Amino acid sequence: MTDRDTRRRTIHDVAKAARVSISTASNALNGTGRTNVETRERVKRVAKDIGFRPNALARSLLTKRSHAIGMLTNDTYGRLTLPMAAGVSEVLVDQGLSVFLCATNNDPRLARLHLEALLDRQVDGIIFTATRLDLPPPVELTKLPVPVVYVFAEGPPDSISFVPDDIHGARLAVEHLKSLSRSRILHVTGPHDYLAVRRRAEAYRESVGSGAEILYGDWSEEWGHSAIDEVFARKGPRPDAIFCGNDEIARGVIEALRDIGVRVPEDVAVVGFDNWEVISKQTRPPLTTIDMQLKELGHQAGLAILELAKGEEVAPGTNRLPCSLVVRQSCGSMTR
Amino acid sequence: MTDRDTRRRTIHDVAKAARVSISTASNALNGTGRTNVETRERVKRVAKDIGFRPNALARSLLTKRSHAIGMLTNDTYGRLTLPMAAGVSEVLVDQGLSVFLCATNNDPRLARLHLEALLDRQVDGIIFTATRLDLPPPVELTKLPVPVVYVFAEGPPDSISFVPDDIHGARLAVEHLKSLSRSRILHVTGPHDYLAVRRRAEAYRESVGSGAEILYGDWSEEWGHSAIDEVFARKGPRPDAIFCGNDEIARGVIEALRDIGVRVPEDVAVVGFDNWEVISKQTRPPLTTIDMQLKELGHQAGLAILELAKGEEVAPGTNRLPCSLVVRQSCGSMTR
DNA sequence: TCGTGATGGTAAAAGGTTTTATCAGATTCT
DNA sequence: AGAATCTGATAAAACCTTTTACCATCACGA
Repeated sequence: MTDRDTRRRTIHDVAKAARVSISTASNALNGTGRTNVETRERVKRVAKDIGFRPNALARSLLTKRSHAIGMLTNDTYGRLTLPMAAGVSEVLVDQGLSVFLCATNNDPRLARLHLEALLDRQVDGIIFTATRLDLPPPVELTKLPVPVVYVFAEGPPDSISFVPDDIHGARLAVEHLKSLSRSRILHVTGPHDYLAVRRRAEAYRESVGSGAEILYGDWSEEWGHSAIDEVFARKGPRPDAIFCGNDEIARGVIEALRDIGVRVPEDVAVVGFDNWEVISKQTRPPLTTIDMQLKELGHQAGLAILELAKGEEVAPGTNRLPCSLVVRQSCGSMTR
Repeated sequence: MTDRDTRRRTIHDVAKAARVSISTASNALNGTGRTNVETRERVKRVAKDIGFRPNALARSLLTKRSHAIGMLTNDTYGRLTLPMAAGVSEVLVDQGLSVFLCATNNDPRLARLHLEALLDRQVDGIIFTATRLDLPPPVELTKLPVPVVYVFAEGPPDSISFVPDDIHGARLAVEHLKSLSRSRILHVTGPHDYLAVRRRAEAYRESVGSGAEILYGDWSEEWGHSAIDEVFARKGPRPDAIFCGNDEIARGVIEALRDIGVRVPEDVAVVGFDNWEVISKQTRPPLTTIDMQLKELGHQAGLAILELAKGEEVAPGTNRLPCSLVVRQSCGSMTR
């Protein structure tokens, strides 16, 4: 019993088994050149029979397209990066593109290391994603020999980026509250130095008009608690609705309200931001919130990089994708 | 002004610029073969000057090592997969290995697609990760031409896998509670059909001895609530400690206890499982919980696949990594 | 009969690197 | 002096595929 050859089958093997030349085998398999239909079928059948799969490395070396892209991410895979990565991968896998995931931890050394590895591997493009819009990448990404797309991050002028439309999201939240006849709407949000915070705050202010009040803090439940404690301790009119900068704050707000005996949604309606389901589905009552459509963001970025990799043009600029309102029970029914 | 060549520099360019043959250039850069120290330095300097970086595709094609591995994951990037992926990537990047991330969504078609792409790319190894231990991979992974390592998943006999030591984790939790003089310890956990649930339950039962009581449910806060409602509604002795199957259940438990006026940790101590910080840090009081060391799991898997990729042996079997206890405030002080 | 055009196939080059075998020259040994 | 050894460098093969240019063969019309 001879030990059978465990080597991967090459196109040589196909050619030999089908009694044709290597070039004919290649042509037949790829449908290029001129091949008789009969030989073409024979070659294909043989290839399948012996389990031939082309070596992607050799192919890429020649065609100068690696069919791989790199995804450079800023954080240790937060809740933001992952849905986006899933979205990217989802649209690319059927096109035969694979994704290198590179977590930089915002460390320039690591970022450079990853970037060089990606370029050495001749990736067809790079997607850079961050956890906030206004941080520069930890490594120089302009003047690269491959196209770059920014997601949840803004690149230099004339670059291609995809970000959620914070203004639209904030407006969505406020309009929803207004449509439920809430008139004294408070905004409890995150740190003022976040661009997204300022954008949302601005949209909120415009939409609410007079009587707008914004409390800046951090992204924690804790801050939601203390904001409520402060607001409900003072004299004067009280809000009948609160638009929160993210779901964690919203959760803190809801709990603080319950602690002081204010009913949600009867007395105060609450809207969150993020639709981070581990939080938004588990608050009592479940949280009505704004979804930034992160996966869709990933889809679009994937499609863009696909076009660019093919050598086609993509219009530069910042694409702001609409958010969506996820209605649960923290605002009461639409029909009250 | 002549438009300068934008092509990537090849070793040909280095050889020409340093006035040596290609082989000498290669030898000098890699420290192989016999080269005069002087020419070696010259070649290296020239290479750096003109910005030469070897084409990884060409190199891999020849050496049959792609320095890339695939990570096949079961879910749409849950909280479990990501820390592990970060751990894997962390130990590999400095070794020059890159990671393809493939989310299969537990869809066999997608899994096969990804797997074939990985093999075509000649990856040096594959890491399979799941979200629970007792689900078979969505695609056949035995008899692959590359080594496979399982993380948070158990492969077939004689495969190499890394999983958290649930028994150790559960024991850690119970021992902690016992050391704080808690004597009536209840276990509120997830669905009985999870292997991990049964393992932890068994360890809990052994450690507690007589008086053990286990309530199975699902993984939600909701279930935590209703478990408490049930237990505290009935007659008889009440628990002075609760060991929860995960942090979400623990959060539900803590809130339910507060709702009915039972103090945590004074009256009842609570321990969670997972150390999912968005929950465990934000409960009131912050949750003492078991950390499964997911990143460390990733580290170990990365190291294992690295060895295997080098062609070295790794002892087969299931490696159970110890968990760690993260003490916060839901059990009271050690020194009470 | 000869040229023309289509058809089906092939040899060889190319892609960028590593590695093996070989070679020329200098040095040492007998 | 001649042989043996050592040193430093190189040509060429190899990895596996795609693609270009070319070569037979055959049919057809002039």
